[in-house]
Amino acid sequence: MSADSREALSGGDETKQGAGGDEAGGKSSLQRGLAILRLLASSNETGARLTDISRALDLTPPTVHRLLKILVEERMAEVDKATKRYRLGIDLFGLAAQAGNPNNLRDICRPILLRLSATLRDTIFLLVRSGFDAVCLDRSEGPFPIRSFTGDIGGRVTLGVGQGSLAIMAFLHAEEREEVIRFNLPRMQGVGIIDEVYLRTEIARVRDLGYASRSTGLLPGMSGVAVPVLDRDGHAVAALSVGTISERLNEERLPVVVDILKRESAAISRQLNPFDPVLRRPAAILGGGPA
Amino acid sequence: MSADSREALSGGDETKQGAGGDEAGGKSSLQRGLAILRLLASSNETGARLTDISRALDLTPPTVHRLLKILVEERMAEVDKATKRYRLGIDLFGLAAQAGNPNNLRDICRPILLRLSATLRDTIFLLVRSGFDAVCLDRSEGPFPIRSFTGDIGGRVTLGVGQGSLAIMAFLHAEEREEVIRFNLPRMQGVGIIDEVYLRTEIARVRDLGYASRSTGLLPGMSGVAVPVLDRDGHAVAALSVGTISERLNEERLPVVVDILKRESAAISRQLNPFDPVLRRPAAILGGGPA
DNA sequence: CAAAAGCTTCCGATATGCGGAATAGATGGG
DNA sequence: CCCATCTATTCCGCATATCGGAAGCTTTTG
Repeated sequence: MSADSREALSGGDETKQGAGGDEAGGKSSLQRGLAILRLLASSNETGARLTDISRALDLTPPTVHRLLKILVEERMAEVDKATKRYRLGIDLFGLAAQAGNPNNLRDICRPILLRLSATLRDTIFLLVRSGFDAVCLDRSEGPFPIRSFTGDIGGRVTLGVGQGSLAIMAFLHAEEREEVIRFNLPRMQGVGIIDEVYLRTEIARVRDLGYASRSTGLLPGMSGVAVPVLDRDGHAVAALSVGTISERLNEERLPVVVDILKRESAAISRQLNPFDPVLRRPAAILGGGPA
Repeated sequence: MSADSREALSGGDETKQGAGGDEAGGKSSLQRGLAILRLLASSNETGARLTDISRALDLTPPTVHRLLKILVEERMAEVDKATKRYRLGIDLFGLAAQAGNPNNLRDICRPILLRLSATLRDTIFLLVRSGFDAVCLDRSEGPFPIRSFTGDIGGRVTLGVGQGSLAIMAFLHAEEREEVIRFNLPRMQGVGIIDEVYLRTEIARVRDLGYASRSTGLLPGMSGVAVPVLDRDGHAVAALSVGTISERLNEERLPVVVDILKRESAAISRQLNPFDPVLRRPAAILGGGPA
């Protein structure tokens, strides 16, 4: 299953090197350390041993050893003393909990995702733009028994591939959209729309309808609908997306789903950039710690 | 409100330096880079400028600049071009989403936390042990209007301070517990139980009752109840904890709350370490990406 | 029990990261 | 409008932290 995921989500690592492969990015120890963290993230089910890392990143064992030692001290990584396997450490939680893109988008959307997944019974994704990719910021799985397990939190898709990213692209600033199209067209080899004219037509259509829905043919039998989440200027800050089997998005049900998505998206927009930028979280009265 | 949080949660940085202060930890650039990330996490509401970081960590601007450049390239940090303020980057999501302590504890507990916060109407915390501290792995806020805003995800408390960590301590291996007591007693200056004999009595009591509940006097008017989450061997892997105002944990309601917590804790235990270690997540059938 | 593979420590050479100083840019006040 | 001040960025020589080979030590494998 992991293989499928990788394929659909474009690896996640090959940002610039393209053909190169799996070198440990740059040469600074900070970069190397982060590369190790990334590797640990990708092998988290099982954990990774020192030599695994050493080989995968093309670093000598002593180097990896020293970096890991630091990472463990800093609690960014952990060792299972018994198996000598390394995994990600607990302090990453503390960081990621604060790493909201525009403010607390994720927190704001969390209850809405839950509502949506309960109502629509399918898995809901929250995507945001990051450079020339869309990133899965959060997701909530619905009870429907056939579920999509690609699109892990943190996973990246090339902007333009998939309904969610189309929804985002359609509501970018015009110049930004041009930039993205220029940059991404060459990257969309095999997946997504590779014909520029067709891509522009699609984007116009999405912009017109206010939602994106079409089987991109990524995986036969699966379809998706997505609506943008707009800021006050009408530009996309994110997208809400549903992925499910095509049968569940037929002519009858699709308009209903779109309608619900649009309503929730509007609810999110209303909470974004509130007029008072200070009190973004609900009013705190008193604190007691984890009791 | 941030000040309160810091006070109650023991800063989060002063691991060994004690009196030292806010130096950027060790001297490796990896450590410095991570220190920057930590700083960004703590100032995420507003973001931090280069000189802020420079001053706070006692690093020269060029150094900070170079490190930040790397972090931004690696998407661990982001710059708001307009305000020149730095915040945490989106790739931390990808890391943290995988950084589950024992496997997917957090994912497993998420729905349970939600249920609990809805049922009990108060904020529920999920705590795990990390070294000599307890760490807030997740939390779910209940609708009750007086809420606790300390205990951010990723926040740390000295093991022994608060009901959640007592619940964990009471169900550790005996040797480990001794080690924790030895190490933590000196750290519990002013907060928590500073008398060893009393601490041991309390722990025994918690072990006996199967839950911890007593106002530690951390914040007047606030109380908490916590139950351990046990693994197959009966040792604590985590704790579920409710924090609320003391009135809501009176003699009448307390047993009810404890009962509910215990039931949910047992439900979690059942899902931990399943006999088949492979299929930890619910069965995936097909993937479609974020559609 | 021997052999192999993995982990850890040591240490010298060198590349890497550091910070002072100078430049460029932004901000605000006179 | 221009100057003063603060901040961000670039440059460069020095020093040091980092690297990796080699060797000891531990664990796994056959």
